[in-house]
Amino acid sequence: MLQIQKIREEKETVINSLKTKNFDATAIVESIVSLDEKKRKTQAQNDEQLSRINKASKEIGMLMGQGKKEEAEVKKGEVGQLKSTSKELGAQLQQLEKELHDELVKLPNLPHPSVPPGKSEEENEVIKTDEIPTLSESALPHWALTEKYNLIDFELGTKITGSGFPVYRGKGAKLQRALIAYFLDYNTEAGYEEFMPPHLVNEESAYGTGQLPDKEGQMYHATADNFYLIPTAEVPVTNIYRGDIIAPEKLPIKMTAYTPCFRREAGSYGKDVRGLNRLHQFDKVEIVQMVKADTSYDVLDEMVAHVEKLIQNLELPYRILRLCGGDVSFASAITYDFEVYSAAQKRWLEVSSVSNFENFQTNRMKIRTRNAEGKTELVHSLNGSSLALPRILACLLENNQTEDSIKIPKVLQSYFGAEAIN
RNA sequence: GGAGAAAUGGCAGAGUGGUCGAUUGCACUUGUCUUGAAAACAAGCGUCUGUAACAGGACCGGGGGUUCGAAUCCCUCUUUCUCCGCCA
Repeated sequence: MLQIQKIREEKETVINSLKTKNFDATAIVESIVSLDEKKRKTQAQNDEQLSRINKASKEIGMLMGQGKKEEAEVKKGEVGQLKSTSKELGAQLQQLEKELHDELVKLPNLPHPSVPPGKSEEENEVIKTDEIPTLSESALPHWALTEKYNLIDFELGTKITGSGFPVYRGKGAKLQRALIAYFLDYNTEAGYEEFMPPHLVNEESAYGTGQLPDKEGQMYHATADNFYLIPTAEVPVTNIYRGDIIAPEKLPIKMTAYTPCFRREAGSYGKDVRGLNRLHQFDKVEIVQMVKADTSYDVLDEMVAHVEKLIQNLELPYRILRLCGGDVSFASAITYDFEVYSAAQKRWLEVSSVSNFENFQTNRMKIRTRNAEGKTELVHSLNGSSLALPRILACLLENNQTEDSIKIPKVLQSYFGAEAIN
């Protein structure tokens, strides 16, 4: 959520900036500015009424104390009028606040100036890329390999739950565990604190990171208790500090968590979703940081480098994209995507997204710290995947396949307990 | 699941209808003293909103109600604790 003060003071900047996200904010901004003005005016009027009531009430108290009952009764009568006016103004104010808020949450975060314009993912800017590796003609896609080596049973998952819920088994299950353990160790060594958060969150948390109200349909909803299954660890982890004022010396706060992620992905079918490409339940290790506002872009660079090194350690061919305005998510100011190359499918697969949300999330969640003068100010939040497992697994299987085995990258061997799957 | 108790500022802990936004202690900040530190003493010390700045307004777990006036009374929800039951 953008700060009302910013919209009020820099109306044109907001509108122009959002053009990069192909978002015409003119009408919403106009409506916000006028609602805000009305709201403040109404509040001033109401405050005036309340002030008089408070004053009169104190006087009544004093009169009663002095035993001047008659005079007190007269005062009471006066307050009645003030009260009905105030009640009306209060109702108006509440309505205006709701309308203002409803408009405010419609505005996406402003893109960073370096975000290139563009309509779709076609126009994302490739800022770094490895050579595309080629495999022999007989190379198999991962869904054939998982079957060949008995690593994942997709049909069994369909039987137990439904499509998009794979069952990892044997070495497939162990490799999954190895990847999670390695990713977490890699992150904690870099100073991230490891968390194991709940996998279901309440409405307030889902709202805090922006999944609600607009992305309701993408989450599984446990209606009996009104809980949502998390689509990413970002939701519970970012909410850890919801509403807090963080002591400046505690910043930056670096957190990492492994969780399964649940996504309904309504309406996705076809070859794009085959095998591990898109699932309803998948595993991911996430990194989240809360930082002082003026350091967030340095931290973003640091996080990008952190994820890059991790992918390098896995010896997978990758590229880094700077997302164009049309592809940057609602809440993000800037996003770098990491993609690894699936040699058998001959396509790039997204495995990580590293974003700076600046104060967009923290304004909504009221996560603050204190500046040098002791005044509260919003912190910046950033997050990134390190990493999403299924597509890493897919590439790892495909790119490392030989005639009769799959080689395990060095860094994973001690976690996996073998040098190859065969 | 049943019975009972509780929820107040960073923490502890007063406050049961009228200058209570809230006594006090600890913690914290600044100053005095000291070569420096500690101790002692003095002052300050919640959040949000609002204003050019004052003023003003809201907030004592959340929501609602009674009243001229509520931290204090009533209703409701949530959470925590104790006891019982069940249980990985």
